[in-house]
Amino acid sequence: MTSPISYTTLPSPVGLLLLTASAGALTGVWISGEKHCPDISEDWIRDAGAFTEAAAQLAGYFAGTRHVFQLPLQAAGTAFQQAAWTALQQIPYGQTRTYQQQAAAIQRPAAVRAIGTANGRNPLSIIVPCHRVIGANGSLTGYGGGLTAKAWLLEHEQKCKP
Amino acid sequence: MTSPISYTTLPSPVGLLLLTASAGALTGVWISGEKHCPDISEDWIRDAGAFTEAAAQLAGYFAGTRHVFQLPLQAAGTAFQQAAWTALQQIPYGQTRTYQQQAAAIQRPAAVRAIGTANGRNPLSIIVPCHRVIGANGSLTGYGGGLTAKAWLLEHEQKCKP
DNA sequence: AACACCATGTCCGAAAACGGCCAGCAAGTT
DNA sequence: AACTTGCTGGCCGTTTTCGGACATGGTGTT
Repeated sequence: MTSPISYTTLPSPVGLLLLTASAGALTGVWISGEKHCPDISEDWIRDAGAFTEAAAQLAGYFAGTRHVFQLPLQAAGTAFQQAAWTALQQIPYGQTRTYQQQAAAIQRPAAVRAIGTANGRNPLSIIVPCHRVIGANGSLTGYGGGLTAKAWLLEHEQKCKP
Repeated sequence: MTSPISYTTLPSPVGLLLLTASAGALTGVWISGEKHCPDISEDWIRDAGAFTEAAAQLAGYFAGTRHVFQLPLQAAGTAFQQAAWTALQQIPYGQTRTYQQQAAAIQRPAAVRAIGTANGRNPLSIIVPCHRVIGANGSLTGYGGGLTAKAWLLEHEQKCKP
């Protein structure tokens, strides 16, 4: 028996967001239409009240005032994915890294391509900034939520950089 | 491990000159602001003492007394460029050739245009007289250091011709 | 256990673009 | 008719750009 899953949706400049939480921790943030975005299950409980803090911080991010998220997170994934996502959180607001650099950061310099797929599975869009990773030649290469969204986020951070 | 590069700068009637040398040979003379003039690198060593002879001969040239340079030279370039630059050194002081004639001189009569770009890459301005090559119709056509400089040099040589 | 996916990066060869040109031709001036 | 101007196309080595072929390491699927 696991603890119940609550969810809510939230409009944003990059599209509707789907948020999920469990046991008091945020477990997912997807841009609607995103590649691996789960379908809303019958078992889930719509509960906007459980997301007031997350919603506030996201609002701050989109307003350009908040540059760091401070929330209890709980991302499910393999050991490699955990490592990859942890590395993502080290990338400061407004900066970018290449897949190569991220791979090196977790001591797997050759696992460049695996990093790409791991980032694609990141369940916490925006909060865990997988959008700050781009190709070695400067191209955006890809994003679960669509390249338009990725470009928007990067440009937004550029404009609101401290 | 290559031998270190020393450099110095030198005022002249056509603008500030940048001189470089390596292994006892002059490797570059550029008019400041010239098209392919390299930036001064951190690795280079400023050493005016290494250029006393070159500076003296250049002074003589600008004074109108020296018509031939006698210095150890070392110009880096492709085989074609080497050939082109060697041909340049055959052009006597105070005379001019057309790009066409220069191309013919190295047995590539059709490579007229390539000669133009090769001359543009000549790293030894003034010493290797790429300024003595002009268009078939008598126009100056072009010069890395600016057409004004080219005109000045040609006129200067005309005045001080033996 | 084998296999096919990929939000990559590097390398190498081919193709195209770029010049410090020149001759030929077409119009416009004397 | 001669003499300008201006454009056009071909010339050739170098540089830049582009595209395809690999190697790569986890995942999810068979």
